[in-house]
Amino acid sequence: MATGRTHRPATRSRGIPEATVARLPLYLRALTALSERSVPTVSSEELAAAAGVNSAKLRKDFSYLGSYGTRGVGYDVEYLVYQISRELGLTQDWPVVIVGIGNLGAALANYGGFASRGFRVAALIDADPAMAGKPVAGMPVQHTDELEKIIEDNGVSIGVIATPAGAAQQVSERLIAAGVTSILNFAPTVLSVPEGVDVRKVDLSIELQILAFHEQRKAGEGAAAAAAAEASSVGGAAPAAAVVPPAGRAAAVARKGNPEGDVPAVMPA
Amino acid sequence: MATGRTHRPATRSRGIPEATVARLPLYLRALTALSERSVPTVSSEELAAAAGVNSAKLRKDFSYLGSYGTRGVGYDVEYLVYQISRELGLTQDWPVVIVGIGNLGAALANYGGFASRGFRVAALIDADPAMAGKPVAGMPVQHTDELEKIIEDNGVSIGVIATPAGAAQQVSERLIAAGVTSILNFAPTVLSVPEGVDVRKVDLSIELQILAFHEQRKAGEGAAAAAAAEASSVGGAAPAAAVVPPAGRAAAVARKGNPEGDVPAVMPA
DNA sequence: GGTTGTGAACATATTCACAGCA
DNA sequence: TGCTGTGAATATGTTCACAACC
Repeated sequence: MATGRTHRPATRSRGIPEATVARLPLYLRALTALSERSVPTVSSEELAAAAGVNSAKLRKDFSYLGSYGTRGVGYDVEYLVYQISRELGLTQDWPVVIVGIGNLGAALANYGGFASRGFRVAALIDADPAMAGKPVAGMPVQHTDELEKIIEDNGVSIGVIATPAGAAQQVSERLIAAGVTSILNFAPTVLSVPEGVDVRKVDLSIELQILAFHEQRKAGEGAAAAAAAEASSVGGAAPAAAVVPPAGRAAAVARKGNPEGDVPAVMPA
Repeated sequence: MATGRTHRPATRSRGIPEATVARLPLYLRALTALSERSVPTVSSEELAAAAGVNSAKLRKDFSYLGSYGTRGVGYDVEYLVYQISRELGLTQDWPVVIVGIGNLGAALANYGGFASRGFRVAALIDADPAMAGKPVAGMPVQHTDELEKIIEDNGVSIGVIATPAGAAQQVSERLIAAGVTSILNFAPTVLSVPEGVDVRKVDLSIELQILAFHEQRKAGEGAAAAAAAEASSVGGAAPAAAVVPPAGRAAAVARKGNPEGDVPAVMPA
């Protein structure tokens, strides 16, 4: 997941578990594809496969929404599309603003899936006066000075932040002061926001780091060692990066303990 | 969060819980900032605040890595930076390829945080022959034909897919066949990959939909109704979208049951 | 005194397995 | 017979609260 919630304790929204909410869009996408192929019904098994989850989980998820299936038959595709859309609040459309029209902001503005499903880009906002008026994705970029007015005039409640990290907190404060209550943050910073404001973050480098962690493990496992314990089912000191996969310096430091300094030339700042 | 794992059942990697792994990059970022300000030590309380989590969670997370703190004092910043970097596999650098150099791919190629922390963009690959040779982020785009050669020559094990949805599955297959074992997928599709390959996905529209869900709830709560049960602590039918927030059609359909058709004009396909 | 590290309690999420129904 | 819906079992994650230690 390249995703994550910030603040907001775990409110278990309206009886539907967060984990379920996070999967509803997945189901919706799979159902939409079926709908386009005019498939009338699906079983939990088929739909689960299309969404990349297992069928028990899917059925449990749907059970939180109500009893929308038919035993022995499956789910009516159109009906489910509607129910999930409604549950997600996509039966109305949400104006959003994108703040920070750099490479990423422009990419977001051009992203089709954005507009297609209940969301409408109401404005593109950037702090650079040179950007003002320039068309991006067929829409003129507006200057940050206009931010409050834009939010209010359009009734925007969802803001997307694609600014550099340094600007993000301040932008979020202005958005929130103007009435935004949900933020999708692409800037690599922790935003601190008042209670009642939802923040979700998308962070490239975090995702890559998580992948690197798993890569490292794979490398450590496979190669160069039936040596260390694989027998010790869990818990014992596990093989660190016994062998380095593509090319690079191995880190052969002892784990656990090692209380003394050691601290070798640390990473890129 | 904009993220999510696909496939790979929850392997609880090397004794460190997934949830903890997903937070390590957050801690690392906060620590790096402290390190740059030459702060020598932090308490769990301070660091937790900087990372946007609570201190108990942070201490528990660190306890999986070992005992790297000093009671009554806190954690040595440099030492922790090193330990976490090592744990995440960032003490070596990982060549990555980006496939699909459209708006998003270009944005990723230009993204600084990419290169800065253990990752190196080894190549930009696109299927459009017209793109070939064009410089993006100071690097010539290469044609898809070269994909296998590039992966092998550079020992790439991490691939980033930023192609349209339709191309993603096929690209992932070629990447995997050539030796990639971790994929960061920006295309809005479920990739199906063999066991042993990690996929993480970043999906804009999923994140927005999750935000919309919570927005809808907020709207339904506040306005126009002490009407429905707020007293019924949990479980009972809860207020649906009683009132629509910015502007839009309300969906006043009965929940739970409603076995008969109904299916009104469904969403944008 | 102050802060870590961690068992135990609690909360959430996933999976199993089967009763109930079309 | 086939598939949903769901309790019960299990697994994972979070929080509490305090003993251990500097």
